[in-house]
Amino acid sequence: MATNSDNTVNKSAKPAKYTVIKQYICENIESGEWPQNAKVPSENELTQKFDVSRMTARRALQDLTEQGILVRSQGAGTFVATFKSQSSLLEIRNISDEISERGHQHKAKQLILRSIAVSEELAILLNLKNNEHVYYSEILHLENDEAIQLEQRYVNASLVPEYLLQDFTQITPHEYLSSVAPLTEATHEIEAVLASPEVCQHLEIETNIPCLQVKRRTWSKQGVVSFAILTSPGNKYRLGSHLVV
Amino acid sequence: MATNSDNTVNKSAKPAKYTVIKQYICENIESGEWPQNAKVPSENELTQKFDVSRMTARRALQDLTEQGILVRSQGAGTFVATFKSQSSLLEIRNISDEISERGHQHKAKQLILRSIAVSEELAILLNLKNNEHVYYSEILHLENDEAIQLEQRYVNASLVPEYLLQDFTQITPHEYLSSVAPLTEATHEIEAVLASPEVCQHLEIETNIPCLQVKRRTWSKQGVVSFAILTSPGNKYRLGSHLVV
DNA sequence: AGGCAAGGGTTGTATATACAAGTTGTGTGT
DNA sequence: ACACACAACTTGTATATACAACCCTTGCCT
Repeated sequence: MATNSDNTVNKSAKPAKYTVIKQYICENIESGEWPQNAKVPSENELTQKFDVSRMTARRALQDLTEQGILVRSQGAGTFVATFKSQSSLLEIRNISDEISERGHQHKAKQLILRSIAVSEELAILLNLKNNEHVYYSEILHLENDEAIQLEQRYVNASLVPEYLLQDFTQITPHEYLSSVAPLTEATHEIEAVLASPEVCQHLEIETNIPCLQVKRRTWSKQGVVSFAILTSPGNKYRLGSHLVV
Repeated sequence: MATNSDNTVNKSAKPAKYTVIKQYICENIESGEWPQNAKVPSENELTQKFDVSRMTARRALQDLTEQGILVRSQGAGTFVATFKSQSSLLEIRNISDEISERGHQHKAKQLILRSIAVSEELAILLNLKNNEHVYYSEILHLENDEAIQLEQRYVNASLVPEYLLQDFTQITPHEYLSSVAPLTEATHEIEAVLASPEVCQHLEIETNIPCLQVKRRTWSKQGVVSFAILTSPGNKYRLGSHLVV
């Protein structure tokens, strides 16, 4: 599982040819070899270099163009886009996917995982009725060993009783919740804040750095499954602080 | 000698075949003929119906899939996406609606409105090709006479020529643009930042206050209509900083 | 009845080819 | 020196074909 970017468990299953080309291009851009506005090899050049048909080379360029990484101009050529004009919309993005999509390594550090007392506020947020329990977890997400997001998550224990038994260094809470209670919708509130000293310490930032704070309630058919507070320092979480919706 | 037969310059230049198929599919979905989760004609069926090659039919389906309108499953077929993944879940809210919804008074102060030179970055953001013009406006939004958001907006002048003549104390740019060029989609980048001194001055805040900055590109059928930077201090724009998606 | 294998249908990947349409640079003629 | 025509190159659209991977139903066998 060296370079297989996809999390699919295909043993050796060779990647599609066009993904190889895409990877080649992305690496050259990331390394700075091809700066912004630089001309990218033409379809014909890629065709020769990788010994594929033009349509295959074309697909690689097309895909990256749709991702906003390249810009194409009929007659002129293909160029590195000057702006992260990420277009991807919708869907609740998983931070680990996001990180691996930009070719980086995602790690998670589980700080806390326990059952907690239910406050009034929580009861409202999670639509609790009786004396249902709530689990609380804190997970620190690392991109190439740099802390980029602190996730504080409250979970309705009656809907997801196994939550306490999970190990969130292997699977993100979001992935786990999706597997046990398919999400039907989510509501977000997004705010710019100065994080608390404790949170800043986890994120290894100064206390005067603005952070993007996303409060997310996720729903399944059974009701509100969890409430999460995601805090990302604006100066670190490069593309992703950039919550692209 | 550009082949001027009696066919005069075909301004109407017949659309590409795959766009015709896309339109056909979209119409059926919009009319409710094909509800959510309904099966869409397979590539082969479209191939026969429109008398095109499979790759052309495929392209139509592929495009709509990338737009989140369809969902494809190898071996099973192509289906109309369910609401969740379809609704570009971030409805573009109008700030004046938001303010009046919480029973407050909205006012707008037009700081700047003029034509500006086109930088390279702008040309890419707005998908400009030739020497099209760009209009620039700055509008300060007030909630009960308190500044809560600075809107800096760049507009593709060739798509919205009348923009310069508007008075944005009476109607917001967003309302105006919606009326002349119905929006089909928008992409957002959201970030937490410290605003520039000039912006802070307009917003009447200290320079160390974290702000929520939304960069929004709005599209109509003609292309990118405008690019806006919306800056709101996190401690003022209570509910609304709260971009609810 | 239950489990399993086979087959047909559907999407995914890939190739080879052709022409259309737009950009850029070269060179010729005036 | 300038304008124009043209060639070379690049991306856009389209077709025809082949095989792989996958889903679902059918039907056979135990």
